[in-house]
Amino acid sequence: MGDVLYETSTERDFVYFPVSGIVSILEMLQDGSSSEIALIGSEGMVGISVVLGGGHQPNRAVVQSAGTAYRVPAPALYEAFHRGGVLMDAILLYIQALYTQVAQMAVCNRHHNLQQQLSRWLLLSLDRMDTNEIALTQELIAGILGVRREGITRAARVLQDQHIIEYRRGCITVVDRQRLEEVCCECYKVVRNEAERLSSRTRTRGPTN
Amino acid sequence: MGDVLYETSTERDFVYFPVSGIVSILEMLQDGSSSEIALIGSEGMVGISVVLGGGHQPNRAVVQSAGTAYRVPAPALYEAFHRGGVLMDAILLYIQALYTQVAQMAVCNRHHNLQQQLSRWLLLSLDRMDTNEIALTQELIAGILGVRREGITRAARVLQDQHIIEYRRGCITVVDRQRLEEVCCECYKVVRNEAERLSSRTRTRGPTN
DNA sequence: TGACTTTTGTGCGCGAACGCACATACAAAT
DNA sequence: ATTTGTATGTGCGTTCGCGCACAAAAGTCA
Repeated sequence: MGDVLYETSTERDFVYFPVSGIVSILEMLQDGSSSEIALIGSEGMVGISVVLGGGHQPNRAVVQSAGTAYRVPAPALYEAFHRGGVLMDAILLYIQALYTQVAQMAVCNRHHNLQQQLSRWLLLSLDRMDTNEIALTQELIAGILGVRREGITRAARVLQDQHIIEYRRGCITVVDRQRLEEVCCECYKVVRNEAERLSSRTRTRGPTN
Repeated sequence: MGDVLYETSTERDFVYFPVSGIVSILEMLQDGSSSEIALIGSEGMVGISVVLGGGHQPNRAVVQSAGTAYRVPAPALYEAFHRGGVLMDAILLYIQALYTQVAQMAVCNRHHNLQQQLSRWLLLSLDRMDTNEIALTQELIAGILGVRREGITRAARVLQDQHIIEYRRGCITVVDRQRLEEVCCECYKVVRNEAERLSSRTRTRGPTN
């Protein structure tokens, strides 16, 4: 956990297909601050710039929750992608889902408050895990979201007082997921619905269409 | 100007390749507020979901500055893209550039103030125009950026007092572009440099590579 | 058990942007 | 030239998150 898979502007030698765990994509600023722009779990891949052809990207990929992943050498995936067919179609659809996630982050960052954003982040994380426990300190969560630690403390407190989450040092447990969705902004559902819509396209389309 | 090319969640029947003018991609929220997530000019295309395969996207494409564009029927572009070769490579690289732009918007929305964001938006717009005049009211700019009109008024005032821009009703003129870049946050340059890097890859690579 | 480190809690002033109200200024049309 | 509609200026209270300081609690290890 905390491993950096990709550093800003270094070549992507491998592409990762997570089986479990979560990878955070963080956009970095010169002053050291950052914001998460996407969460990637088993539904996706880390390293789209390999198939897009750009070689690298100005962001950082960090393991947020430990897990396993297939690690494919970049040239191999590049070749496979360019042979077309189902793999290419699936990856292209995933890129659209990722794009939607990043776009929604941008609006969410502007219009919604910290508590809503924390809720959104918890839900997106939960969808990519097999437990309802998130083992990160508030300090780390703050770093991921690009806010201060105290802000997370206060937002988490409110959620706990409402019996939606419970937490102790370094671990948040979601105890009422439904209410969490209710207090969350719409951004979570936009991202999730679009991801579902797109992934169902993969399943329902044959290799030639 | 102000024409809506795509509405949220409607099928993309055409793909647009602007020759002049600017198209804004706006992410909409239920309460009617929105944020621009990307600006597209002659360097790009409007309607990536056609090649990515998703059919539509949960956002809106609006003409920000009138101009001309090639309008290609979606199935035709889909076919051409899937034949591979230079066109596919170029579009994939463009998608990466667009992705970078959206990602940077997300960080910028969180960490930078209104004046910096207005500066960034002016610069990104200027790069896609052949004049240094932007013919939009502050009200419209506010709507695009997803902030209040008064905020734009005050930020624009500061820039004018520094003799970086001049404006009158419905028209902003950039008179000192260099200083505008200086007062702007790094986000502009990250987006522009990445776009340049990627587009130079298109030019320097042959059809078989 | 006691000392130490890390994590979380909280108080307070600051600054930025919101939200509203209303004043002023501009430009086109009659 | 006056009217009218639209665009811009500005004042003020509110909210939200930052930034700092420090307190309290929870683990960890000797």
